[in-house]
This record gives sequence, C-alpha cells and structure tokens, in this order.
Amino acid sequence: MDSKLLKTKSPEGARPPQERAVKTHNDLLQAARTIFARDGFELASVEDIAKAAGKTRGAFYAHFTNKEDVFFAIYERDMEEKKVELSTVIGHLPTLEERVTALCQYISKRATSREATLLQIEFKAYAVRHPRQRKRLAALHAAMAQNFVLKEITEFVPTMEGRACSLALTGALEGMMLNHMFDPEGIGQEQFARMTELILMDELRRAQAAGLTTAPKSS
Amino acid sequence: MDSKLLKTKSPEGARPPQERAVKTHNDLLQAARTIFARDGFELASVEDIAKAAGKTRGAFYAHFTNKEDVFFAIYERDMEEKKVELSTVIGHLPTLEERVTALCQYISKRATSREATLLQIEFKAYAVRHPRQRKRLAALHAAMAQNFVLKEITEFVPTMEGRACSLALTGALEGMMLNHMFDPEGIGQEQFARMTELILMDELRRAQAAGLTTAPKSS
Amino acid sequence: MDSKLLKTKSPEGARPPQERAVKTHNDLLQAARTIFARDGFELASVEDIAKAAGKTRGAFYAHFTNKEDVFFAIYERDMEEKKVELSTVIGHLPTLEERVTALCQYISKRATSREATLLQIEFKAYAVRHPRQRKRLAALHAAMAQNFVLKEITEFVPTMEGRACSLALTGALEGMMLNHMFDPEGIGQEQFARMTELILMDELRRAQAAGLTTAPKSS
Amino acid sequence: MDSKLLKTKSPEGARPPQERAVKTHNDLLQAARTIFARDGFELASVEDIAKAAGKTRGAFYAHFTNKEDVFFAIYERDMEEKKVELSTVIGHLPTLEERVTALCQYISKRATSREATLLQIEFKAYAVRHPRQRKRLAALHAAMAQNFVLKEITEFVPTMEGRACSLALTGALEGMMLNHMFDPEGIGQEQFARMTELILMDELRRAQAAGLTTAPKSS
DNA sequence: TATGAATGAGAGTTCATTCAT
DNA sequence: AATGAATGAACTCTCATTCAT
Repeated sequence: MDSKLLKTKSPEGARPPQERAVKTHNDLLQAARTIFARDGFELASVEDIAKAAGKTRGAFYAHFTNKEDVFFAIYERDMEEKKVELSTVIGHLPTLEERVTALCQYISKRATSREATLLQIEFKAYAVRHPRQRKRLAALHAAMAQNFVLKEITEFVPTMEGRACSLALTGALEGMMLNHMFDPEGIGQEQFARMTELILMDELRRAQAAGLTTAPKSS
Repeated sequence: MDSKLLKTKSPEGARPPQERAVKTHNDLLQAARTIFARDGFELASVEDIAKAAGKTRGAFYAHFTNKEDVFFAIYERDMEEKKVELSTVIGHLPTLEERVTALCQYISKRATSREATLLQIEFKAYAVRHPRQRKRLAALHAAMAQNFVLKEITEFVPTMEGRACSLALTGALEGMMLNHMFDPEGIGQEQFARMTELILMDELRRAQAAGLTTAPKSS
Repeated sequence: MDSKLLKTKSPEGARPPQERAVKTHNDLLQAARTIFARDGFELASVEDIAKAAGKTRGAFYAHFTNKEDVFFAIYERDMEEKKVELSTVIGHLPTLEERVTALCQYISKRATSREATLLQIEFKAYAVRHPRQRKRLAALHAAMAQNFVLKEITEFVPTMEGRACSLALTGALEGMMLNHMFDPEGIGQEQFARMTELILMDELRRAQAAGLTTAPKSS
Repeated sequence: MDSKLLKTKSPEGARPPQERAVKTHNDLLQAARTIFARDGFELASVEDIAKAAGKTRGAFYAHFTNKEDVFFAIYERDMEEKKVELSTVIGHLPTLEERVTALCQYISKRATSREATLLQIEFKAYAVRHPRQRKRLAALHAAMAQNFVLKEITEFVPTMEGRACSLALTGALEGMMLNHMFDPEGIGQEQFARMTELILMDELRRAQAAGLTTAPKSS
C-alpha cells in the first residue's frame, strides 16, 4: 500500500546496499515529480519516470507498487517537507507582523513554482475524480486535514480559521498561478502578492475584531 | 480546425438531416462536457463520450476530428455562452454597486459548479502542457484575451484592470473550488463569497483612489 | 456482381438522366483508376475515389456494389480498350516486320505508363492473393486468358506462342517498369526498347526456325 | 531507424535473455515475411504477424517500432543474404561460362519463389508510392544501388552494365513470375529460363563486342 | 440518382504491469 | 535490487458499408 520503502534508517544487515536503494528511491521520486508535473498523471508513463531517474521500469516496480503509488508518495513527502520548512521559516519570529510577512513571502514563493502548482492541481483533481480509492485516499485526506500546509501557522496565529484559510489561500494562489501560466501576460507577480496580502490581512482584521490574542503558543 | 459542421445555410433540399446532425452535434458536445469533467481529458475515452450521447464512436468522428477537437469546442462554446449570460445579467443594471453585487453572485454561482470548475482547470492545465498546438491554441488564447469572461464587465466598470482582474478572480475561485471539492469540510461557500468580495472591492477601492469615473459606458 | 451499369445505350425512358448517370459512372471509373494507381487497392478509400470524381460516397455505391467492383470494372474496361487499340494500330499493316515494329512501339508506350503499370501489378497481385473470390475472378481470369492484350497479335503473327509470349513480354516489361520507378537512374528507356526487341525477335526466330508462315489471317 | 535490438555485445550477466530475444526477433521477422507475402503490406495485420510467430502484438512492438519497420527489416536482411549466397555460389567459379550458367540457375530459382517475388514487388510498389519516407528509404535505396543483388556479379563479369542489367533482369523475372502466378497455365518455367538466358547472353554479346576482358577481378 | 448521417468492425499503437532471471 | 522480455487491455482513429430521405 505504502510506497515500498519509507523509513529504513539502516535497520538490518549491510548498509551500502541500503543506501544505494535509498538513493534510487529518491531519484525515482524526484523524477516522478518532474514527469508528473510535465505530463500530468494519466499521460505520464512509468517508462519516462524510470528513464528520467536513469533506471528501468523494473527498478521502478521494485520501489513502488503502482503509478498511483509514487504519485501519492510525492504528495506525502511534500507535505512533510512543507511542515519542516514552515517551522524553520516562521517558528522563531516573535511578532505577528513579522510572521505574516514571512508567511506571505514563503507562500508566494511556493505558489510561483510551476512544478509545485501543477503537481498540487494534478493531485487534487485526481483525488476529486477517484473517490473510490478511499483506502489510501482517506489516509492522505486525513493527513491533509490535520497536517496541511498552514496547520503550523495556526499554531502561531491561532485566530485564523486555520484549515479554511489555508485551503482558501493556497487554492486561490494555485488557481491564479494556473491562469498565469495559461495567460502569462494577463496576470503576473504583483497580483499574487496583492492577493496573498488581501487574504491574510482580512484574516488578521477579523481576528483583531474578535479581540483575540496573537501571542504564539509555547512550542 | 474548427469542429466540423459549420455551414448552417441549409444547402439544398432536405432540412431534417441537417437538424438531426445539429442535435447529434450538441448531444455529443454535452456528453463530452460531462465525461471530460468526470474523467479529465486523458482518461476520458471517445467511446464513453459517444455512449453518453447515445451514439457510436463513428458518429463522434463524423462530428469532430479529434478528442482534442471536442475539448476545444466545449471551451469555445462556454466562452460564448458566458459572454451572453453576463450581458444579460449585468448589462441593464444602472449603478455600480448593483453591478458588483450581481457580478459577485454570478461568478460565485458559476465557480460553485463542480463540472464547470473541473473543465476550466482541465483545459488550462492542458493548454499549459501543450505549447506545441499553438495554432488552435493561439486562436483560443486570443479569444481569451479579448472576449474573456469578464471582458464585458470592464465595459461597465472601466476602472478595473479587466483581464488581470478577471484572470485573478476566476483563477482564485477555481482554485478554491478545487480545494473545496478536495476537502469539502475545510472550505465552503462563505469563503467563496468573501473572496469574491475581497477582490472586487479591492479593485473598486483602487479605481476610486485613482479618481476614475464609474459611470457605465453607453451601451 | 457486375458493375451496376454497363451497356445502357439509352434503352428505356428518358435519355438525359441516363446520360448523366453514364457520365458519373465514367467519372467514378476514371477517378478510381487514378486513386488505385496512386494508393493501391487496400489503401485507396472509397471516399477519395468519390471525391476525385466530384461526387460523394453515396454516388459511388449507387454505381458500384463494392470497392472490389470498381477495381475489376477498371480492369475489364482496360482489356476492351486495349483490344480495340491494337486492332487499329496493327491490324492494317501488311508485313510481319512492320507489325513487329508497331507492336514494339505500342507495348513500350503502354509499359512506360506509370499508372497503367501500377494498376496492372496491383490487379495481378490482388488476384494472386484472393483465390477465394473465384466467382468474379474466374470470369475475369477467363477473359484474361482469351482476350488478353496480345491475343489479337497472335491472330496476325500466328507463329508466336500467343498467350505465353504475351504474358512473358508484358510481365517482363511491367517488372522492369516497376524497377525503373523504384530506381529511376538504374534502369531507363533503352532497356525497355532492347528488352522488347529481344523477346519479340527471339519469338520470330523460333517461328521461322519452325518454318511457319507469317501471313496474316483474314480478319 | 533500424529495427530495434542491435547491440549484440552481451551486456552484463545473463545471456539467455538476449538469446531468447534474438530468437523472438527472428521468428517475428520470418513470420512477417510470410504474412506480408500472403496479404501484402496494407492488408497484413500486426496481430497476424505476431500470432504467426507465436507471440503477441506487444512482443512485436518490443522488437519493431512499426509495421513499416519490419517490412524494411525484411528487405535489408534479404539483401544481405543474397549477397552472401551469390558470393558462395558464383565466386569460386573460374570461367565466365560457368558463372553465367550458375547465375542463371540461381536467379531462376529465386525468381521462382512465390514468396520472394511477392515480397519484392510489394516492397518496390510501396517505395514507389511513398516518396515521403525518404529518410529510411534513401538508406535502402542507396544500399540498393550499391549492394544490389547482382552487384557481386559485376565484379566477376565486369563488362555488364551492373545495376542496369541487374534491375532489368530481376524486374523482368519478377514481372513474369507475377504473371505466372496470375495465369499459371499461360506462362511457365521454360519462359523463365529462356528469358534469363536471353538477357544475360545479350549482355555477354555486347561485352565481347566491346572487346572487354572477362577475367574476374582479384577477390 | 444521390446525399449525408451513422454504424461497427478492425487496425496500429501505447503502456501499466508481471515474471523469469 | 534490478533487468529485459513479454503480455494484454485499452485507446484513438479509419473506413467500407448501410439507410433514411
């Protein structure tokens, strides 16, 4: 179910072979990211992914059970990475204003990435269209709901309606980015910045109106 | 280039065959809309589309040259329909405020359509990924730039940065809608309304700041 | 079985409609000749044939039952035409030498026609590969055997082993012509002339060795 | 460009897989020969070819990129084989007469093969009809011009106009063979022999008339 | 006689996946 | 862990042919 190899911090036997395997695994994952972003899930071929990682299809199937498997694995890893990055970037900032600013920058940067945006949209569209695979999807969906990008943020800016705001903001930015790629002259960077600010500021306003404290929690 | 069947000048003799063909054409178009929204472009099969229209693959290819062909045909028709609808809905309203309100409602309604949203995203993602087919794409793109959804609006609210605002707003809403479908409990209707308002109000504010008249043009 | 319309010299009722039909028939036949020569039997499409005649597929099927049907119809008509032509060209010549010379010229000319050659080869290859359709094929085959191109010649030069020589000569020339089209610089016109002469002269030699008269029959 | 599977340098480890693939490749090639001769290029189906080789369509496409690809591959292999055979059969003969005799026999034998003849005609007709694919065709054509069937012969009988004679002779024989298959009673073996002799003898005569030496080259 | 819509079988081709090694 | 051969299902698209008009 899970991608066949996840946290194997050299548990049993020889190390070198393991490390080699880990590298292959990562290479495939990275290659998949590129190919999926380029071609979309359906059009992407396992062969292309393997080739992009300098491996063969056989190697691919030694590491992942499925095309779907890598697809989800990418998503999972992205989630984790984002969490770590956000903690690093935002966690140490003392005042709310600084945090909001940093957050704006971080989100804008991510949302400006062609690859990241296409992948996000691809994944969500896929999820929307395949309600059947509830098994793995449910897991992901739950992980989503709880660990989603900005969850960390709500720990620092508790007044925001966390998940909702997060989904709204990332959704809006992804949608705008898609339109930007589609019609580059029509919509550009400034729109992103303005939009991000608009939304976050609105949240802040509402928070303050509600008289909420903005002091960060312990953590 | 265009989806086949164009000359509606009822050539000579029998009309019925023509009308029958027109109906089939429309049926196929509608079926394609449904199937593409359900499965996405790549996964959608011509057979499914034909079947959904109660026809065979052969009939499909008598009306469209390609799977791509219907895909674009849907887009074109949607554009036209939107233009007409918007003129009808907004055109007669006298004051700016009314227009903005009506516009918010219209956009929110459209953006809430699962089918419409998935199709829009699918189309744009396709366009982004296939820069080669510039021939037909260029035409669509141009049509976009000039006739795009909200173009009509800028005629009435001339202060708005037309295309940019349009792309920003629809993009944002589509992105939010996608996230809503992906995580229905996380983000709901109110977010849409708030977002639409935020963006349009921001535009208005900027327009007024620039001291621009908001009186509608003649038409 | 037969092509649906053959010798309708205005038999019953109105003439104009008939004549129009005859014209369409001939147009289709001529178009088919062109298309079959260009594309070969299998690749040739009924649509292309109809289009080349300025008609629709429907018209085609009003005149011929089959793709095969036109194919054979072409062959039949060609046979007839050749017979007539040969009689005209050769029949009135008094001496053997003149006839042989005239024959050489006629054959060389025909064998040099790209269209004629490709059609001949196509037809024979088809016949060779479809022994099943003995019904119509048998008829054609018989017509072949008796009316074949040079049959007329054997009436004038009775010493030749008629059919055999005819088949040998036309076969050889067709084969050479094919190679010429395939590798134009490798084999050219002179080879045709020389070859024709070689074969016919050889026949003559054998005839004279056998002490046969060469005086033409009555006719 | 070439039919896949070229590097026979037994990469690393297992040989069996390679050998198995080579066998499959050859089986498919042989099957294709049979099917193409039976049905012609257009009518021949990849499925039939694969089935005739006891494989599936998938296996076919693992070995050849195209239907066209096998088609050409057959031709190429035939060319090579002929060259080798001719060298073996004729190369060691000391006098011109012996060579001519041996050559007559060899050619007559080959030209009498139904399969070989149909394939040759099919290939040439295909080439004549598809001037577009000049890429691969050019290569073949060049190979033709230089390595063609009888090229070896001209090394031994240098007076002959090599390519021209070769094309004339093989063309003539193929054409005759086609007519023979088409009308078996009309033209038979003796004609082949006579024709071969006629042509070769004519060449010899011309060579001697030109006072050319007929001593074989070194080789 | 001729049109135009539609059918349906079948073709070439791709590709996720499996399996022996 | 990885290869390479092979499978088989699915897909897009073409086309001879039929049928109502």
